[in-house]
Amino acid sequence: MSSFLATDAPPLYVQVAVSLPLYQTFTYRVPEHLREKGRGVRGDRVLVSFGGRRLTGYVVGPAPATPGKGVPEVKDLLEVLDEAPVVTEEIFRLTRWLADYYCAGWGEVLRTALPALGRGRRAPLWKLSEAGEEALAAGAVRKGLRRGILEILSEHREGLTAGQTARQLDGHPESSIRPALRHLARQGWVEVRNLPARWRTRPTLLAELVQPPEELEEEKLKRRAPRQWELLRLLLKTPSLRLDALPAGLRGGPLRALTAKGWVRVQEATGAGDGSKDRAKPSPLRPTPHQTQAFGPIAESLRQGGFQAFLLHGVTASGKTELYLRAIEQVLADGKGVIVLVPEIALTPQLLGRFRERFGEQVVELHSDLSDPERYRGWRCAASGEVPIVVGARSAIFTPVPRLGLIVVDEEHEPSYKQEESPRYHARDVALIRGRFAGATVILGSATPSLESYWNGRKGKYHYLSMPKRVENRPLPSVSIVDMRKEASSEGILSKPLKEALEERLRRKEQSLLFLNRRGFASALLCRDCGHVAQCPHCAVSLTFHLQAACLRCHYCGHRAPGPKTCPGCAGVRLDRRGLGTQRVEETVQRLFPEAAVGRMDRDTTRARGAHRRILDRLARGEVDILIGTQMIAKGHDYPAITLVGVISADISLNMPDFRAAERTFQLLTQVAGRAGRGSGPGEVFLQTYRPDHYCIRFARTQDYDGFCRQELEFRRELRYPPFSRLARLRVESGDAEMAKEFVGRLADAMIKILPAGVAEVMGPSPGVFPKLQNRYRWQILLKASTPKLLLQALRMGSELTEGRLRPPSKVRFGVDVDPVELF
DNA sequence: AGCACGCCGACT
DNA sequence: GTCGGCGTGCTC
Repeated sequence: MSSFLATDAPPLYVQVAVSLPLYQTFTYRVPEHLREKGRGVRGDRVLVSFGGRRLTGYVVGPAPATPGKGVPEVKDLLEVLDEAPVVTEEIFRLTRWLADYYCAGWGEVLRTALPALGRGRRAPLWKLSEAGEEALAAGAVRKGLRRGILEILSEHREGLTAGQTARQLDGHPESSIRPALRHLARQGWVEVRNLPARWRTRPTLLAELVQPPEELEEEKLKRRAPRQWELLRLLLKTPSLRLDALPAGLRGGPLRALTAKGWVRVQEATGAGDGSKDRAKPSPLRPTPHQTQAFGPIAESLRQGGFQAFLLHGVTASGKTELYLRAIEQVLADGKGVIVLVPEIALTPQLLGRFRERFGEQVVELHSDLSDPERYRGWRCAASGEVPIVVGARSAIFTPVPRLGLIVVDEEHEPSYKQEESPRYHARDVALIRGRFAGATVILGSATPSLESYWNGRKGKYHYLSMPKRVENRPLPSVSIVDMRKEASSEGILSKPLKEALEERLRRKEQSLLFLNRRGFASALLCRDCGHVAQCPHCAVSLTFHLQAACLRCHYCGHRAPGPKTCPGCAGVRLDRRGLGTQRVEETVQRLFPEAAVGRMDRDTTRARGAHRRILDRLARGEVDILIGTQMIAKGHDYPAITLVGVISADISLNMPDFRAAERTFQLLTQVAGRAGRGSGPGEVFLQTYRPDHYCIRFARTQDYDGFCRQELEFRRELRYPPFSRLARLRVESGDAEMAKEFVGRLADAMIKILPAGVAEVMGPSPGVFPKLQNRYRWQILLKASTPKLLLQALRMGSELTEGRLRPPSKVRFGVDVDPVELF
């Protein structure tokens, strides 16, 4: 439009960060046809030829008019991949920071920050070339499909997609057209043009309530088709909803069913407003005094604008969500946007439901099992400011929401906020940085904050807000500890008290949950008589039993001890490293209670799409008496009929070879306990353990989070673990055992040699907890520094080694994990 | 991360 | 005599 008035002429050369773990940018030329259109500018996602391959890159800025001296040949950008630049200034700054902090390539970080293009790309356009014209005129192809294609293309000089070509050539499926087109392209008779992905490929569709069903029908639906009922309920509240704003599970079958019954119709949105007559609804409930008290400072911060961080410590059912909703209302009223992070969106349907209920189509959901085009569209809606609220997992923190006013990190302590592949960022920490950059308020919410956040709250780095009471003054469940050392022959599964409690629930027709954190593995050595667990004398973490060498090893410092035959504590011989699984629990429970309806929920039973939901629906309908499960059952569901929770073994997570084992266990226990008695009656919790005297268990009994934290902080301070230090993990992995060991040894030696005193401490090398996993041998070195700055300094010195003299051999994989969460 | 170039061992 | 191992360096 006004391109010849532009003060910044589109650059001839640009710097491009490619999506590889590289720590530099590369210069490319912007070809004329792109420059004319003002494309190939900072923020554009582009296709480039790099080292003989085609890669995605990101234009990060202009390059000097004369490319550097050592550059052999500057190549052209091949394509611009989106219709408009996708990286905003804010995201540039954030990703740059992230790349530096987490030792990752900028391009690699940008790749994770942006939605995948996937099939959101427009179909390539096929055009007749000059050579093709000549060939056609010369009659080089006399008949057949190829001739037909050339003829069609000569009639459509502007080019056609494969699909359009197929439609022109009736009777030929697209699948046979494609290879023919590719063949013609190889001949040079046809040219391909890839077009950038479009902002929006389809019109916005609205689901509209035509006429509500009669009461009788409603009742029927409620019982027979809960999903249809759920959708109907949404529409009764908001008569016109965008399809892309509906929860994924309701968009298909349920919607079709309601349409078929004539209650609902689907229509294209007209105009820009697309039916957004629906505005935020006022808060329905009277806030509790604690809510009011906690909300005050948040509201003040939102009014002021600018960065402030809050740690909202609220026990389960204290009404944290309500507080988020109120904060969001205020932000929306100011015309600003919001990002809400949730650990795993699939596990938080209820939270999501409440957001939808309150904000309807002003919410876009960005979770991992959206298809690429769906996610791209959602991202666009948020990026354009059309939809001001983003609710999503980890990577949603990178959504370029304009005028960001608030970031909520729900369940702040959840380890799933840490990405376990490069770039290994922690979404909660990125959220804080983003809040700082954007001048936004950040709320970290949890019933059991991470020790790091708790400490930051105590130090005053965050505003600490506490909501210690459940809404409607519901009582906390009563927790009893079962000392498994005294439970003689129970196979270590069901103790007598727990068994009796289960019987009682069955009699009273109430529901029970049995929880077992199966992710544990039987590698710590536990004495079944006295509960003693071998600890590392240097690191105060459980020693890991290595079967092959029959020895105990510390997974942090590499300390090694022979595997004892008898317990060092009580000289008992019942040293146990046997594993338990949910499956075995299910078997046992079913055997003991043949008449009970037993369900199981873990990774194995929820693999199928929607299985997770089906199990919970069955539970909600009362079709399950006893539900057995892992972590999954501990989260976010509110089922009043559950009055008993049994923790089969609190020890599995407690005995993890990790300094956070106690913290994790406490969080887990608190969370599971919270599942009991969310209705009227008080819940009952039984907690089975061989270590009833452990402070974690003791504080879990009284649900005393502060008490636990005080004790835990003392321990962390003594051993200089986070939050009193910063850690980084250097991971070494190889299919070749010798190579891995040799390399990690040399690296550790070199690190010790080059690190000046007082910068960082080198711990290890130590073998992975599984010394051999999937035929890969794993080792690691831990770096411990007192400040992030020193840690980074140590890492920079380390990468100088690994990029220079100490490059890992090609068969060895090497990577850095800053602020590690999982230490295996 | 890939891919090419380049220098030392066991095979047609 | 070659094929092929993987160390090393580079990719605009």
